[in-house]
Amino acid sequence: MDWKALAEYLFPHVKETPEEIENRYPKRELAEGAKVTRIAPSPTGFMHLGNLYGALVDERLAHQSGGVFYLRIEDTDQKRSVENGVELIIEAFRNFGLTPDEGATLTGETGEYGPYYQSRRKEIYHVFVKDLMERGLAYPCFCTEEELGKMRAEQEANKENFGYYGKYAKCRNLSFEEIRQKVQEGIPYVIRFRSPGSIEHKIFHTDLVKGKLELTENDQDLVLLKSDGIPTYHFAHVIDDHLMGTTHVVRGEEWLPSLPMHLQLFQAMGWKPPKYLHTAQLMKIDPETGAKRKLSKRKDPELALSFYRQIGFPNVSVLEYLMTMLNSNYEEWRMANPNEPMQSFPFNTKKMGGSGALFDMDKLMDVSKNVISRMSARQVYEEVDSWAKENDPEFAALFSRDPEYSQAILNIGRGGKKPRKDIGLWQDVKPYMAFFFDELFTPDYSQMPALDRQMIDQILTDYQSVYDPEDDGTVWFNKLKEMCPKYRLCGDMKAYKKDPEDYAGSVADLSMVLRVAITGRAQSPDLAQVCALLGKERVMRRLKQAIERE
RNA sequence: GGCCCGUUGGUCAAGCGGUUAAGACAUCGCCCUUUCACGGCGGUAACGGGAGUUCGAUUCUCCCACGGGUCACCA
Repeated sequence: MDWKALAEYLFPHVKETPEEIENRYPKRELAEGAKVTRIAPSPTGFMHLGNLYGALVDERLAHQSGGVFYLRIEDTDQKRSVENGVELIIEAFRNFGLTPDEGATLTGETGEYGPYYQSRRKEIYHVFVKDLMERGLAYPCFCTEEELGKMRAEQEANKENFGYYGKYAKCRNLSFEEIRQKVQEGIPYVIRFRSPGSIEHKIFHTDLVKGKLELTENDQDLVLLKSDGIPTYHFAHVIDDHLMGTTHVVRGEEWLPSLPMHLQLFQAMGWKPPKYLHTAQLMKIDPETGAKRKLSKRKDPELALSFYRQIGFPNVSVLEYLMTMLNSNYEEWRMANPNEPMQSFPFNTKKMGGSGALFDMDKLMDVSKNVISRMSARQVYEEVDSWAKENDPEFAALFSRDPEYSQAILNIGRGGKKPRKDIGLWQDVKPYMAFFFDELFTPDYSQMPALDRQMIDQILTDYQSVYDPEDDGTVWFNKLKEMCPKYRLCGDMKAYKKDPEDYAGSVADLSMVLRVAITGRAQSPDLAQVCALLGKERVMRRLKQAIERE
């Protein structure tokens, strides 16, 4: 077989040589140890937690080492591509502060190693395919989907390995004449790699996450170019990551089975493969079957990044949670460095776990409450404001009507050593502070303590003449204590607990009466501060309103 | 079915031949406390099974079981 002639016959339009292409992609000039990583998503319409998980590793690896973090769009599958897919990708990463240094952008691309869209690199792939073919390492395959299906059924029946290899690789040894004939008949074909491997051989490889691996050599004649001339992921990965100078490839462990294939391709090309980090999968318990399984795009809406945004998790919370999964010592570091930016954490691939982790919403919530408790009232205000504008415009209007008022509310119990942790989601803010707004004040008087109605009303009446908005917390509470004897309530909790029978109740009941009247519910932040914010007029009105209750 | 990865409490996880087997979340109890939210203290709770190597295995090797992934002209 004259491979050179065949290559020329099938790729007459390819004039460039591999050397010429390589010269267009010079070695990057980076400091020793600098890592080049990339995120290479497909524009399928939405970004999910898995993308972010990997991207976080990519970004940290690159920027922690003074390297480059770039974005390449893997749009080789036009069937699954979505109109504004690229914008969604770029926006999602930007929201999370993972901005690539080069690659695809909203307006085009930046960087010297492009094009960064695989769909724009067709000519490049063809040069290398032609080269492989000239060396007898690639050949056209005319098998139809139907034939392949039949083959698979036969393999299943014979309990043989599936796939296109050995004796099943029917097109492997077609003669030039046969090929020419089929091409002239207009039969579509793909270009396959002629695998020199055998499953009798083992290969050894060290993965940065999984460690030492013993894998079976690849013997599959994988498709390099689809019938439309566009490369498969496998081929594009090898060509692109070589030319673009990627030093570290971070991807999910579902890619592990195709690693031998990729390694074989790198070898055939005469290139040094990058380091690989095959990250563990994010899992969940399937609510229907009760089984642990990989998080799925289709079945699990909580996987979409937009889901977290919608219910109002701060991006930082999601990032911090992912980081705790990525590096288990992150939590420890965070406790020791509560105010450091996440970027100061010494991220280490050695600390990455090798097994799949269940996604834990409770844990995320806890992380988020801590994240938010560390923010200033002003920060929280701004985040809530922008979240609410998008997701709850009605509340947004109330919330932003008086920014100082809202911030003062958010400031209750904020800061200090033991800050309140009421908010984990921006969604939580509305129920938390609703009673501060007359429009949302829907009192539940059934929460009143078990005292006589008459007594409760008396307390509410009396308090109106006692209340002074100028009182500070201590004075405020002392006044409540002083009121107690009149109703046979005990002003001293310790004394009350000793002999509860001697009293009708305690100052706790009295303050609960006021709390329910003023906030409309049994739980609230510090009542004195609440009253101070509500203002005298509103407090008085609510006290009266409570007396008039049904 | 073949190939591959994994298996420490409910969850995430330290551990890398000798430990009372960390810590976090969740859960339970107590304390603090005018409610709640914090905070403090404490409890329940784990090395999948079997061989082997070793004076000694959670840690090393093998087998099995279970879980997961993968076997496309999708990535």
